[in-house]
Amino acid sequence: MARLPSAERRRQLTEAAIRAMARDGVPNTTTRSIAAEAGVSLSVFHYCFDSKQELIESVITTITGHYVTVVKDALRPRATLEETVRAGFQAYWDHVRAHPDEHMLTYELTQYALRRPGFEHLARRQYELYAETYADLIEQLRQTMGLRLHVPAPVVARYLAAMTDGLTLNYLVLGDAAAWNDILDTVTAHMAGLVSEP
Amino acid sequence: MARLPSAERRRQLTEAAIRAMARDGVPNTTTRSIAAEAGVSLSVFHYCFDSKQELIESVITTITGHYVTVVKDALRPRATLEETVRAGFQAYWDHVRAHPDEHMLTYELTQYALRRPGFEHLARRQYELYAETYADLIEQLRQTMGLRLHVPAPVVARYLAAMTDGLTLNYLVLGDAAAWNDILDTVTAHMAGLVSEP
DNA sequence: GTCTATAGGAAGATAGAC
DNA sequence: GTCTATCTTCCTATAGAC
Repeated sequence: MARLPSAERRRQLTEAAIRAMARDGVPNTTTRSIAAEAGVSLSVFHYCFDSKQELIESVITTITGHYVTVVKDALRPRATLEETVRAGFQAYWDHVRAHPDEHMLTYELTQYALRRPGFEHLARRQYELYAETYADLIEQLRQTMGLRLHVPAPVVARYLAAMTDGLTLNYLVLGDAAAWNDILDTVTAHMAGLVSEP
Repeated sequence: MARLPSAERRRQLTEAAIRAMARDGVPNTTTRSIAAEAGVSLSVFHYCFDSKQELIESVITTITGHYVTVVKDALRPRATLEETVRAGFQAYWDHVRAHPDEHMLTYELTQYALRRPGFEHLARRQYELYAETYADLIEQLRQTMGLRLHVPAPVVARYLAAMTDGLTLNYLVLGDAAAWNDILDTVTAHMAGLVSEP
């Protein structure tokens, strides 16, 4: 095996862990399976990370970063307010459908963190970032389109984040039932109503 | 130890497992800890259940039953439509605040089931029941209060279920931030808008 | 139906050669 | 920095006495 600097190996192992966990689930992913996925021996794993928990910390921060980037890109401002909401939600939704396992993983990691003493802050940070991402979008719309809210922006941001989260989980569990397109239409119209003037 | 019929022991062990899992998390709960929580030896566990998976199947169906009962009671019809939505959501929310660990457990069990081959149907059934619970409420309101929807009832039901689910998870992760009451007010108003005539 | 004792295996982490 | 081999611990599940 090539001899790489530790930082690079850590990156490789983190990405391998994300693939393995998305495929097999967090509890089923062992340090051995991660090392195998990365194509290195178990000892290399422990050379780069003191413990499995240290790796998982790296996984959570990395995947949360991925996720926020995806959402930020999907929800970028467009020509009109309605178009922003409709196209943004559609783009986000296309990503969920294309990568369901990765999205499932974000939920698993949240719960892993909440159940591991000393890791709760990682779960909280994850959900704070979701809300902040929506808050940024709202602020952009406020400035560029003169959006006015009848509810404080942080309230709307957290609500939209929670709603998106719930819809995503619902889809991941129940799958693409016949009614799903109707639900998305309803949600989109609903969201548009929430961020536009009454 | 008293000699009890198997069915009764199974009930005791299932309840003990729910307590242990709500306290320690699903992956941290072992057959040993469940037996200890129930006050019996490990062999009694394996006398009543062939395997840990068989117990978890019992846990999922039991806790989903609990949960649906809670939601159904919270969301029962009241004098007016607005009161039904407001009081119903408030009652549900009081339960979440009073028993956060149990609610957290429902999410963990969903993911456990989705990751265990042959158990996916338990997760789906869980979420189908959530949607059915809302559908029943809508049907009741339609009959007793002449409610009319501008969107098909199953669509609204699934949407409300997903929204409640997302808000609950958001609360469980981020806790009772100062803004939470405002969010609930927004949600309540929003829900009322969704089920009333335009 | 319940117990003590243990088989059998898999996981996280380490030792020491190269 | 990477490897093979191993230690230690903890789990699920079973055997067999009472």
